[in-house]
Amino acid sequence: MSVSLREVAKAAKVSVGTVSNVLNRPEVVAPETLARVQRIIDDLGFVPNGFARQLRSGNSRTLGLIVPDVANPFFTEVARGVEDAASKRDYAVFLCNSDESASKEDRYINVLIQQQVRGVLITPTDVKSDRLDAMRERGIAVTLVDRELKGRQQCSVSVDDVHGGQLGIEYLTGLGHSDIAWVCGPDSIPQVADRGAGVAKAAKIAGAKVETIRVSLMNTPQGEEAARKILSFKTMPSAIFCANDLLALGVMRTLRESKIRIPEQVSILGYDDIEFAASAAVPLSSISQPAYQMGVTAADLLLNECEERDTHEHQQIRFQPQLVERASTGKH
Amino acid sequence: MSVSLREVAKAAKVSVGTVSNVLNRPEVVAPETLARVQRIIDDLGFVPNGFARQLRSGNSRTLGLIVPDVANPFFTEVARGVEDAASKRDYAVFLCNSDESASKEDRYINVLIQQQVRGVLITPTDVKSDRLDAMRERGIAVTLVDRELKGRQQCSVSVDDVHGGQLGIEYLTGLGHSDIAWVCGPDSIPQVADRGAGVAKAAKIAGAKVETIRVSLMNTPQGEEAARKILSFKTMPSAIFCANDLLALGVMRTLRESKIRIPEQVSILGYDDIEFAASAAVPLSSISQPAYQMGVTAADLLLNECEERDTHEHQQIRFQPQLVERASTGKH
DNA sequence: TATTGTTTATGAATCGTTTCAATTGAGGGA
DNA sequence: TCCCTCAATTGAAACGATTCATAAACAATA
Repeated sequence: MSVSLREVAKAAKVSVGTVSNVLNRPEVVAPETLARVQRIIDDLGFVPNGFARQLRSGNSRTLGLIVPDVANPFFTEVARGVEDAASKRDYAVFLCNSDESASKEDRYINVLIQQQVRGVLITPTDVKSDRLDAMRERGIAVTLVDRELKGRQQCSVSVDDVHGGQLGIEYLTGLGHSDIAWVCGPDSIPQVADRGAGVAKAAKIAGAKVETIRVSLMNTPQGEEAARKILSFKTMPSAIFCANDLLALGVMRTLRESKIRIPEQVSILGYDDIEFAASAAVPLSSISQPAYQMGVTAADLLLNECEERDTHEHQQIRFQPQLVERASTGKH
Repeated sequence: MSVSLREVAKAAKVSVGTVSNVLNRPEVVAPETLARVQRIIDDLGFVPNGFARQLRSGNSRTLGLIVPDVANPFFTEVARGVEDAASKRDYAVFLCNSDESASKEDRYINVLIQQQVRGVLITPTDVKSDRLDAMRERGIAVTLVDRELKGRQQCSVSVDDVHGGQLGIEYLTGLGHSDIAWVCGPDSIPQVADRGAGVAKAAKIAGAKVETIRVSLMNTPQGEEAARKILSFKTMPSAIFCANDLLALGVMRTLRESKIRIPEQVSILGYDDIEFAASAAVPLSSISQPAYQMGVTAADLLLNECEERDTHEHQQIRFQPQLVERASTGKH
């Protein structure tokens, strides 16, 4: 079916070793031999069998990236960063969607081990990390994305989520809001827990009341669900802080259907600052994270670990979130 | 580093062949041997090396999916469909982003060949198909997504783009618009060409004037760019039809910044009906395509071709687009 | 007892590369 | 002419699995 190196060697009347050298160490091959073999390779349309190659050499040029939700623009933005950084260094990226499910995550980790990826970038769905250790034991480098695990010897790129939560509440209380709803997913998601901790901390300092509305997934339909819950309250909060923009867009959609004016009656603050936040019905104020930059940084860290294993030093890089003020939030 | 089958064999005091049988044909192994070997496999944390496995057996359980833009929710929706269908049949998916660039596409095709994927789902950036033929010659099944190539022996899942273009113009002229702007990317993108053909056809029938504004990429910033061009016209069109929703959202954003009222002054119609269309500043009317369903269907076709190569018959499945009416379009 | 069949286990060959020790041959110096 | 170097090339071993022809052990039948 496929042309093998052996066939190329025969056609070029050289040994397999020479063809291999043409591919991997062209400098040791005589120029004219090089040219001749190159031509035959092109003529025959030979593409080396990656499996065989890496079975022998022991390492591939592929990375895995496991995200909890590909449909979330925040993560596609991270993915773009990872991909750009990786392809610059001639690596390809396996993009996997864990869908916030630990079992899907496990399944993909297994696939990636089988595919013998060189390294894995992951936003783990929960704290248990034996799966990650299993990869490391196999010599697969692991870098955490949008997540930091303290006291661990590994690289990570994260954003200060506690600070992000604080930032949001400080901003809202600064606008005069003292009755705030915090819409978020389950606490098992570390980002949610951290942002929630920041929210609680800042609320305590400011003396504001914060009601937590917890939904199962962090997407738009669940945001609509949350909004319906809020609409059923005896007294509506004057501001809603959502743990990500998809939730916020869902909340906004449902509130607007109920003719609630934003921000006059309710302020809405999102998190992530995805591209669509600015195009929303009411342009969404949000806590911004440098998604693309995080992807690039994480990939660079990971590749550094892969390629300079001995001199590599684990780093925890932490970005700071920023408030982006738009029309969905106002004074109370 | 990693535990090999040979080590398992030694620990279990059986031959490598037996361990292999435990993995692949457990029914031929005596129950107690099976149990013993299984336990050792678990104890040692053995995961078979996928490369070696497939080097020998000749086929992997991975697919490739090449999309022109991962940041476009239409394609992430397709990707979700592909992934769900694939994981149901225990395949993993390599998601690749060609970024609308033929060279990146080529590079990824090469990577996928190297990784020896079983099949590839692709939305090719342009018509030249020798790369696709190259894959087929290597025994890699190829299915076209959101794209149909007539007179070719291959599977495809597409939407009737000519009809979609017509549908949009018929709807707009039906609302009384006779001066319409058609905002689109380069004609080298087949979807653009087809939708444009439908637009031209319907405009001719209805006797409407259509001005084409062409941009280089089909994303939000380019939509803003297009809107600036339109704002510089002597006479503004009364309706703008965009070749996808990202363009439409960009157009909408810029027009609103210029205090143009939508749909009173200008109607805007998008294409794809991505999830955010409904949450837009003015909820966006759009031509809807069954993205998730397309992904599922495409993956099923491809896997059918992979697994039943001899009985497989190529199919061209074509979905019909539908108009979704929201607030961004109105009578003229 | 001899023959045949059935079940289970074996281990060498194989897939397509890379690697590396060994070989070849050309050129230079004595 | 002989010896030495050095660059270029060779070819066999190895990577870790699967496959398959064969063997071993035992039971059933003639």
